[in-house]
Amino acid sequence: MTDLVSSLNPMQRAAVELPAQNALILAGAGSGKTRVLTTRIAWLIAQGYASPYEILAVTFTNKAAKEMRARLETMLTVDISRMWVGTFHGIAHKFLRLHAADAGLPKTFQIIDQSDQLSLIKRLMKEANMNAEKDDPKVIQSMINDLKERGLRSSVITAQDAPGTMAGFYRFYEQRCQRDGLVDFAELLLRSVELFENNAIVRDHYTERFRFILVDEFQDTNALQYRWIKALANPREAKNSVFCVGDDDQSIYAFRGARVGNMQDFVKDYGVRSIVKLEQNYRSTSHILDAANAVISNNKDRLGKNLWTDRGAGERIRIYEADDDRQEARSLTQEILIAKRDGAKWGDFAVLYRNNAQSRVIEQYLTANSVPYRIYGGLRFFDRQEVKDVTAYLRVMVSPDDTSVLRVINHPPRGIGATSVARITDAAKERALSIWETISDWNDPNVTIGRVKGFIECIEAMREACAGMNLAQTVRTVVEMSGLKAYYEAQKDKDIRLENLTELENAAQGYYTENDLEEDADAFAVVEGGEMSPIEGFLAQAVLEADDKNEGEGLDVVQLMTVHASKGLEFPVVFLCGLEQGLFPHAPRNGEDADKAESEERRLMYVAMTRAKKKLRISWCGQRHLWGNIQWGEPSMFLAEIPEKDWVEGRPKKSEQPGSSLGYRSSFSGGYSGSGKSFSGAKDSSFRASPAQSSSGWRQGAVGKASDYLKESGGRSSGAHQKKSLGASSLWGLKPGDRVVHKKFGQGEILSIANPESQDEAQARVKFSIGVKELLLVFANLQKIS
DNA sequence: GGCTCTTTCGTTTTT
DNA sequence: CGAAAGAGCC
Repeated sequence: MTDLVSSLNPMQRAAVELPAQNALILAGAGSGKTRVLTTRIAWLIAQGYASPYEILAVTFTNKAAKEMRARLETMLTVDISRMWVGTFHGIAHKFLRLHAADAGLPKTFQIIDQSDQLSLIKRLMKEANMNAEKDDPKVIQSMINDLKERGLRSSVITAQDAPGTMAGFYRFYEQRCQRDGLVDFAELLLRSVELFENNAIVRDHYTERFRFILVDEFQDTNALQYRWIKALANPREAKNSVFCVGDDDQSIYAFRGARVGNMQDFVKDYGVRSIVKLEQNYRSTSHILDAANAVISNNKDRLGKNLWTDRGAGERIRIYEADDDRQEARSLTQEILIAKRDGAKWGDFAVLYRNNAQSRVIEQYLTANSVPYRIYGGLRFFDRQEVKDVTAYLRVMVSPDDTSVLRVINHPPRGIGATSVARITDAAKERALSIWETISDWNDPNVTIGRVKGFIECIEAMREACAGMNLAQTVRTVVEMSGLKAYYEAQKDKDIRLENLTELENAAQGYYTENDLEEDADAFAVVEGGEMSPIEGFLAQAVLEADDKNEGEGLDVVQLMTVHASKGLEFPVVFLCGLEQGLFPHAPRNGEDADKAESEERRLMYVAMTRAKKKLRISWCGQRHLWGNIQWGEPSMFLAEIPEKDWVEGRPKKSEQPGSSLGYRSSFSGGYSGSGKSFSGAKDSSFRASPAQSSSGWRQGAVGKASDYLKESGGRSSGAHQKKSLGASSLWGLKPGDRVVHKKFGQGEILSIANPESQDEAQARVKFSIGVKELLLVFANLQKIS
């Protein structure tokens, strides 16, 4: 199987061919990390060192797990369909399903996601007469999750771990989850750790089985996940080889519990002798890499890595100071349009920003100029109301927990109003029963008994009807019998709702097919091996694999996302926006360790920069619209950390000669005439936030009107040299009040023209029947009509 | 039960 | 400023 490794570089090959021992692979951005991980597995199998049965591969996201499996399938002829490749949570879930009784869980336990957990907490807080004003449910939620991540049960916490009413509430929450068979994300991990720690037979079985454990994105593991690994692979027993791949420089999730320190701990705890560094980068050109290396070198306590490439210097990074966020948006829109005109694809571009709010202005400009784009992250399919409704019904059918019952008891409306529900919950509390138990034995004359009975009968009828049905049929039946279909048909937004319900049926069909269930499989029947009925499996998948983010991944559209969301992706051209002190790096909260926060922000910067393959454009704004005000910003400290040799100032240079054909590359290659490199002075103090400033790094100012702004000529970095000898009227011939025709938007009227004297920046506000659009005249191709 | 008004809050987020 | 959640009203 030499062909498996022959195309690897020496370090990759060294990693893949390590003997069976604990190892840490430091894999830099774009260094072929996934390739090494999958080739390692394939190599172990091909060499006969391991059978697929003996391998456990753990990732963070479902996407990574899927990709790994897909790649393995192309590399190997052995059947790996039963190999354990999955996320921490997915695999923990599998353990718990297989050993529910040993883990102290009911067979039909259900997983709840973050938002389910939050609404449960809110409801329990009401039940415990806690006021949401004094105790923020979100704070309580994160405290509970934090305690679980530290492995602490309510029975063992101290007053310091849980101040005030916290300890009591945590206990209440635990009890209620236990009673209703609910398992939150942290619980999946903690339960399986406890299962292994308390049950030697189960633990030994898996410890001996999984001789090779491989962990991806190790820098993102939290304390509990590390403990989980240790529970499976005890370093003292040394029965397993743990192969961890990660990059401490790309650890950007400390805020949600990730512990980079796990990498050093792993080396120590597992006596790791083999640390392999993958530093050859196959993604970016060297100006980009050198700059990223230089920035990250300002962090302390790194394991130490320096990316290099043999792909040549490439183009310098361009750093652009925009007057404000609108100009930033306009500028990148313009560059995209010009590049597209010159042959680039929409999909070549990614726009990255620190926070989601920044996307708005950018979207406005892209939309106004008909640039197709897609925003990563947003409402996920299984988070949609109508989809949650159906899954709640399915849950009630399988195991009627309070949350699900309360969600659907009067939805669609069946005359069980707030008052009745309050009586029911009160009675349940009084009798210490679940809602379902309470209503199953209901005798309060103040609540219309027929309606409650009707609900129970509806659920029972659905159970009966679905017995013997497969999953997709079951979903369809539930959608109809619950009344959800009729209900949503009557809604004004029925099209999307019904479409989503159909989509859910398709998902059920897909699950059914994917899991190769027999044609006549009953959705309620337990599936051999998985110990889960198709419904339970489907529900678990809905919670654990809710990401439909890869949907539309291959689309040829501009990609907009936060820097966090960009991790692991790459793009030919990257626009990195909003490099202002206080925004990126984000100003630390008070109470937060400022140095730690800065280091994490710098890693985030490193991640952002290393997404770019060929062109990296960084911009910052002197002014930014924030919460209805204008804020003055200063350039991010990270800009001053980029070596002078690797960047150039400026933004897309307009065509010098109107009408000449513009090579994409040549049109942007230079800086601006007469503009010196102002960042060369940034290394001392001039670009750092001044001490007098507020901690956020922002100063507030008066509100300005955008329309005023747009009328100004190009802004300082474009400046005087943009002035053409031709006046506005002779350049475009258009003025406010003119009637024009646009290819897509039809007839319209010019409201105003911004930058009329500029060839490339002249922009018209035009009122079309579909609304007002801002169009760059170079591209809009407006035809004047009389 | 659903609409509208008011209040609140504002970093990043997978499972 | 604008989204979202909660309260209050019909």
